[in-house]
Amino acid sequence: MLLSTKGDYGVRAMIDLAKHSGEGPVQRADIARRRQIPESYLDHLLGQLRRAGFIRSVRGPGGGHLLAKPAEEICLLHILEALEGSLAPLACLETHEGEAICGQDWVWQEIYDMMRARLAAVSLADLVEHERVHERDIAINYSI
Amino acid sequence: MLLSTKGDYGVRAMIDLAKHSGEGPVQRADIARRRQIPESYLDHLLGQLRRAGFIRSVRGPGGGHLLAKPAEEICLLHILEALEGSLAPLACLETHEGEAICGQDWVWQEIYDMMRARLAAVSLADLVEHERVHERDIAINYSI
DNA sequence: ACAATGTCGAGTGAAATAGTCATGAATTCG
DNA sequence: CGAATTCATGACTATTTCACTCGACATTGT
Repeated sequence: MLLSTKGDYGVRAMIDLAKHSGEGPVQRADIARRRQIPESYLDHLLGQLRRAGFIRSVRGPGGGHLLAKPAEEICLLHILEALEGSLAPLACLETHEGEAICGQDWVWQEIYDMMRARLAAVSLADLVEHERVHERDIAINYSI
Repeated sequence: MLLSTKGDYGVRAMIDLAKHSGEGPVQRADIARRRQIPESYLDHLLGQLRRAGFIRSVRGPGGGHLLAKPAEEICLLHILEALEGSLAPLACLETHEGEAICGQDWVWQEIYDMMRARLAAVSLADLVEHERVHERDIAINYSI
């Protein structure tokens, strides 16, 4: 598995913040409940996201978390790399050790490049929009 | 990391077998030495590759391992899936659990499809050919 | 027979994963 | 001010996966 729960949960949290942007700070407990993330674990992820500059946090009553930039300016690639570190599918693409003997590195380099390009082209706003469309689909199916 | 050492070592071993096909059985110790794989670990990988039908093995003196099919008919995708199980980059693409709440699954499904298509288009013979060209490059560089 | 080889499963140490928990810091409200 | 609320951080832990090792056994050529 390339992505651990960090990348999964972290992106869920970012989508949640984007969806509620403009409504003031969103609280940890609300994100955790809506996105089914263990609350005490979410703490760590929010910390990473804040240190990476994607969100800012407000303490005290009525506090919570906010996007630090517009959702259009945050891409999936950067969120995931902040949470997971490198997304390289094969060790030798990162370390450049064993490259000479690996034999399949050139194929994976192609795939890695393509993957990063695709992830860079998807913004947080796109993820929110996709979720909205999906919700609409479900509503339509129930109404039939 | 999507690929563990299993996928890396296993493909190295298959390339080695392909490169020495037509020379009789290739011994575990020779593969391990040439491809820098711990010999006792290689055991397990050869076992998996045999059970998956990619190689056959011969016991006794002069024994060793052979490709069970022409290198042109073995693709990288199948080797890797035999060694690693699914290559799904995200848990919900495999299990279909949490799909509804994941939010990024559609992007990764695209990437996964493209990845599998590319891996399916690379044969073991292609990997060997690529290695031969690379060796020639090195030789040329040294000779300059 | 015996030496060379492959086969198989049990076991192991280290690292990563996926959290929990306790304590503390900042802020608001009364 | 003091209490309540919320985030911040680091220490700790359980489980799983990874990357092997090892030993006993099976098969085959000489």
